[in-house]
Amino acid sequence: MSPTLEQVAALAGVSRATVSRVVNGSPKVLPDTVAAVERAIVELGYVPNRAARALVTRRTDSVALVVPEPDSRVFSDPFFAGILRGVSAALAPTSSQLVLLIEPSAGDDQRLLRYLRGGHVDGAIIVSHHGRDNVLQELAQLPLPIVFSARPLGVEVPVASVDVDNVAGARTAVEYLLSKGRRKLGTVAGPVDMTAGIDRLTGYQLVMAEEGLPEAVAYGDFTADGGEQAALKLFDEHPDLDGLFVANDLMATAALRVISQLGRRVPQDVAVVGFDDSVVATTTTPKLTTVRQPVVQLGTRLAEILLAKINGADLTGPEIFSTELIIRGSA
Amino acid sequence: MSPTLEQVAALAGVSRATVSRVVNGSPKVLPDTVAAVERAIVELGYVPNRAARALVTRRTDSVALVVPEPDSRVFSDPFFAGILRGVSAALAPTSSQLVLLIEPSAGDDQRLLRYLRGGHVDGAIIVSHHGRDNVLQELAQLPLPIVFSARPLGVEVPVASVDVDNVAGARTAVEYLLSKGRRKLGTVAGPVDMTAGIDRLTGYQLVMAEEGLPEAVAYGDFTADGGEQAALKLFDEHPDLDGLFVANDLMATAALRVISQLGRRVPQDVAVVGFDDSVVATTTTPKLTTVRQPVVQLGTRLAEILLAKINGADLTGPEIFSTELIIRGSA
DNA sequence: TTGTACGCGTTATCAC
DNA sequence: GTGATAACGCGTACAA
Repeated sequence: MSPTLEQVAALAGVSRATVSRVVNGSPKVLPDTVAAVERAIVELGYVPNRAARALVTRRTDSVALVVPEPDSRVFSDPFFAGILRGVSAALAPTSSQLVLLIEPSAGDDQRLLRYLRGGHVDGAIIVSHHGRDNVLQELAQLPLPIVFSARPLGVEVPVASVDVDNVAGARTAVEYLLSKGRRKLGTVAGPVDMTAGIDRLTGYQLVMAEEGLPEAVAYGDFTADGGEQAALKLFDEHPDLDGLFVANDLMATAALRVISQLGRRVPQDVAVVGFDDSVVATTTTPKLTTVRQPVVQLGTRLAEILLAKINGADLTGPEIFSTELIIRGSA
Repeated sequence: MSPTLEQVAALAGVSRATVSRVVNGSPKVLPDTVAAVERAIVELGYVPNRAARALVTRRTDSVALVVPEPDSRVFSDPFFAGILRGVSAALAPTSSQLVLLIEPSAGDDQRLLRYLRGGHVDGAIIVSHHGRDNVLQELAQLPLPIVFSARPLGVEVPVASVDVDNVAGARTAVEYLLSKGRRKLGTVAGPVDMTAGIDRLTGYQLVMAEEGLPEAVAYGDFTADGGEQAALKLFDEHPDLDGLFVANDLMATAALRVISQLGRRVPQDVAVVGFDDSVVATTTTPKLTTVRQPVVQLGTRLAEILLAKINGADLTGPEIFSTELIIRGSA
């Protein structure tokens, strides 16, 4: 069994209370006493009992990363991986641990909400891309510090969130295509129940409207297969496209294949720009020109905001990061 | 503040002890009493306090997923994503939560070990691909239920582990190339400090030896860049290769590009087989023929074994899963 | 500055 | 079958 405060106190020749003060860095302990206690701590290999501490402080020193979608796609998503890295990096110097909460099956919302309400964690980061989930609204109203990655669709109450400027990112992509002299621009958009899908389409539409150019849109679901269907449909309806903005890299790889099967060359005949700058962006021929989002940074900020809220800060509203166009071979 | 056992007991007109029995499903409670208590629980929205419970039971109802490598690559690795899905699926019906432990920077081993020794979790799953880490040995000897994903290199004590049969998987790939009439086979191997790197190379070497064929090996580091270097070196030294086994998909995508830049066609001139069946396998042209490993299943089994060990089972030794060849366009 | 004593919410061991 | 009651390890008023 691991040693307790009591044993450390006995060895150091002081009381439990004093040891506790040393452990928690109280300023009013004599240097000599501190030294003695610390020696005892090292000698015994003392580690505070988290449960006992949590019981009295009502802090668990752990935060949750919630993925309220049974949709397994989230994991293979490089976005999620980046968020994870950022969050864990920000938490590292802290005493807080990261608890992963994944909704195993659709409709198991209550279990999740109960857990969060049960005081098992000090706060939660919600990583959800799909809107319309009525869970989001409930999550937002929990009496618990919460931060959303991406502004949650359909949630009316003010919440703290961190996101990338998808509209601006899409604009950059489309404007880049224009700068290359392309005028017949189409887009493979994402699902309209995700902010990323909506906003990136909006960015495209805004530029097209400003330029007085006609739109050409097909919808995919952010998967390779969906992207393929959408690209086929798009080129079927608009065979003369000379530029294409695809709402994410995975669909863009499919578009590349479709274009080549149609006997057209990238980027000579059709220039293609993706979004994400994920691993797949460099596995294609030619490599993808794409819009990079600072995912790790997003995760870091998410954790920082949450920790601040846990410590009483009153932060609400979105915090927006900008994107960067990464130019490779496809456009 | 959330309600306590005491309050539930008061409302139900019974004692704390009885409520506790109901909550924990003790068989010896009168049905009527159970009903009354359950009603009170629902009415109050009672949720057991984890800290208080952990304090007395000495069980935390949480297990750790440990990534003892500051190497950020792990996250973008589809392998990790699959493991995560499997583990969390297996944990879902349980009361156990998943705590993610990531070593923020090299050499911070002590912090990790202290945490694990501190009784904050009931057990741990170690996801480590690199060997040579002296942490692994220490982890293996912790007085805590532990399971390794992949047999830990350099660890002498017997441990529980779950892995895929990398040697057999590589054999399948190479034998498939042979069955296609290819005889000049090369391989882009992974790093020799990872079991996956070593074993996949071994599989290739075994088949070549059996067939009395000469080896052609170049080493990469499982990244696209590393794969490119290795492929260039390999074709420089062996320009006449007609078949290539690459130890992972990411490097295989780079090999595809190199081969095409060399003016040779895939699969007509050079047939290529990868390993992993990750997302990138379908983003290339042609799509990759590759060896799929059941990552989700691996994760599930990892969690199952850990839970069994926590409950007292004495499981040690490796558990091996088999792979499957997925035939696409590259071979 | 340090020690004493109580309470945090549960589970477990007794009696009844 | 059910109810007292003693731990579990720690933080913190309060007293000294």
